[in-house]
Amino acid sequence: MTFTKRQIEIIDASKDLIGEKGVQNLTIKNLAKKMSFSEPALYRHFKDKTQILKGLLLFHREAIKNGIFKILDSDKNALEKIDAVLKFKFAHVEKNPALVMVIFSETSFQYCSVLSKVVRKILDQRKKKIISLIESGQNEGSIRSDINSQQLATIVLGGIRTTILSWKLSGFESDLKAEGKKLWETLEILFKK
Amino acid sequence: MTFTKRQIEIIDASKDLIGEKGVQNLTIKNLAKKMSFSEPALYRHFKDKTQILKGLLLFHREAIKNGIFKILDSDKNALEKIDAVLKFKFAHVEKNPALVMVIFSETSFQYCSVLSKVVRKILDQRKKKIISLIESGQNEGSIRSDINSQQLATIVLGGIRTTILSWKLSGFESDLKAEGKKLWETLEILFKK
DNA sequence: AGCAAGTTGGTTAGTGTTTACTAACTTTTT
DNA sequence: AAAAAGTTAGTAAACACTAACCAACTTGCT
Repeated sequence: MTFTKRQIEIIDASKDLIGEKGVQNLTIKNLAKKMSFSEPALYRHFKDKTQILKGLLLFHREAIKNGIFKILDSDKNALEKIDAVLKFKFAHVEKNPALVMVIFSETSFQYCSVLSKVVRKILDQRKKKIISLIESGQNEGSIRSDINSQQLATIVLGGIRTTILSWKLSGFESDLKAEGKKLWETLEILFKK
Repeated sequence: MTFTKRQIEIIDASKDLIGEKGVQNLTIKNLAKKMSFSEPALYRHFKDKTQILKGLLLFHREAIKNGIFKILDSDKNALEKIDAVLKFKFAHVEKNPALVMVIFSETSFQYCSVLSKVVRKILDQRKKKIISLIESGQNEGSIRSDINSQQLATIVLGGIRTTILSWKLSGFESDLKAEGKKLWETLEILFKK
């Protein structure tokens, strides 16, 4: 999936609108205003509103995917990789606070089968990656093997989610990176053999 | 906060509507249809739609609170209490799948200051309860003390949230209680001294 | 090179639907 | 008699989206 310049501009503006006041703030009217052109102009670039949201999801998945891929491809051990993934994730979210709204939007999109499929796929792939990462850690002996990888993945994903949620509820005031570091230190102690 | 019979009926119908197709399925029209009376009749019982949602949140918080309170007040040790809390929570959610939508609605309600305040308060109190529970476990020696209670609470809450989310994304098909049990077994191993 | 034709990306003006909510009246209960 | 709880009929605003038109490029042909 590739996007034109204008499409990326629109995706960016959408991200900002959602970041300001949630998903329901993303209306064609607001979007046109933010882009400072008329509403029908948007329809030259996206078939409908759903496609804009889909674009937003896919565009950022791509960005995150690339970052994570580099980490997984490095020659660190599994524990170090998990650390790096957490750091990357929290840094990315901190740079794009608006994204948090989208991350937490499983329910908002549920009614729309197109979007809920996309969200589900993203979450699924993420979970699979964490699981395989943990498994390789168990194989190389850096992660305890008395708990299965699926369960440990639940703990990792849950920790990330709760940390980001707290940050959001604090009005983005708390120090996300610092909280992320604390989370990592906890996971490290819990996961080590 | 007390509710009349009719108010509770309306809250219940709202819960069902949200459970079926998400928060945006809760419209005055749908609600009136489900209650089989006219739209204006609703306004005899609630000032506006926001008050209905607020009622929904408060009503179920009360129900959950009472259940949790009994557990906390029992003479089990802290680890056993956490187990009981998880069991209660998952059972309640399984009985009221519609509630999941509301639980995950921090973002949906963000734009509305009345509702976001209520949600924030609920999440905050829940976290505080878990923290104090873990601390008492650390004091009595059943829970490891090398990680602070706040961090362990993040792990517990994250685990619960992720487990429920997976269940939701499976279309409520997976066995939530079984998943909850697995989560508890994991937490028990991780938390024990 | 010059120019007609088509494509791209913008405009104004408007449509039909859905939304939460209200006015005014009637029925039922107390 | 009055209060509580329902009705019909309607409103204004917001919503996603469209029709019809226009200007500026790009393209292909002579």
